[in-house]
Amino acid sequence: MPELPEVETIVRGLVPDLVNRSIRRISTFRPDVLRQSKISFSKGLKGRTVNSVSRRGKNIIIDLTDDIILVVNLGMTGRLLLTRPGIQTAHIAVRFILDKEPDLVFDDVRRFGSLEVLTAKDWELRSQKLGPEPLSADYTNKRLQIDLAKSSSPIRSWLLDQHRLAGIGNIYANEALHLAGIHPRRSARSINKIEAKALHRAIRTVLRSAIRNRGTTLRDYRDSSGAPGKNAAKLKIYGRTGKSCHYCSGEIIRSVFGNRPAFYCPSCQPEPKEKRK
DNA sequence: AGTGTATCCTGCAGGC
DNA sequence: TGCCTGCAGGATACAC
Repeated sequence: MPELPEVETIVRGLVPDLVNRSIRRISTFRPDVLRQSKISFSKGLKGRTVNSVSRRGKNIIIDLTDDIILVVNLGMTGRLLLTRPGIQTAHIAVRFILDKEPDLVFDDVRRFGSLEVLTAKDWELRSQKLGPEPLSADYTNKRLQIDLAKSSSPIRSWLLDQHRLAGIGNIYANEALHLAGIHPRRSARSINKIEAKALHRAIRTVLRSAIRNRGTTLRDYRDSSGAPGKNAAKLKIYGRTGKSCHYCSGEIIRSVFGNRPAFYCPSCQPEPKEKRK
């Protein structure tokens, strides 16, 4: 569910209530979301204080004292919520009791999300394996162009691969390709310099705009206070099968590959010419 | 090496 | 009404 803009929104919401808080106690109701034993998870966190909360790709990074890092990946339906009165928490997997209210809760219906305690060093190694941050100042269209040239995979699959570029999921991959006028099945290396530049710009435009709208709520996504995002109404291609394209009024097509649906406008995003394989 | 497929899990929408 | 099938913002273990 949550992609870069949703995770960014959650992180910004967590900062004021988590920084300088210390973890008193942890209740684990669904140990299968932990990437280690309940014991070592609790032991790693208990008594430690939060230095900072940040984002890397789709991961929430909670930096604690003694060089300990809690890495949260929300999967499809995960939520990280500050439990103020009235908040909906139907599927609590883990509750963190802090030295001051509110508590922090990890809630996840499908439990594809994960929580993991790492040393700062191990997190550093992990982080190095992720691709660049698409919104960072030093992520240039040249870099995108060079990286695309190395791969024959379909561009939509390329964009979803967190080891190539961090933070993009199926919604924003489809939105960016539509905005850039590139068909989702085009091979990455078939994308020329001009197109790479358009795609670079489209990725950044789509992500920034979604952050401004506090993320896309199709069904499950909520920010740290339990509020939905406002970006769903702004989507121009994702999930709009059979509807008309915002740019040309052509009919939007849905096509599945890589086990995920792709959405595109056949006239704005022409079929790949080259028949590879 | 690099790519595509199947799988984890639950809830909900739509068809019959 | 109710059962059944398909589908979902992700990540990863496999097979080829």
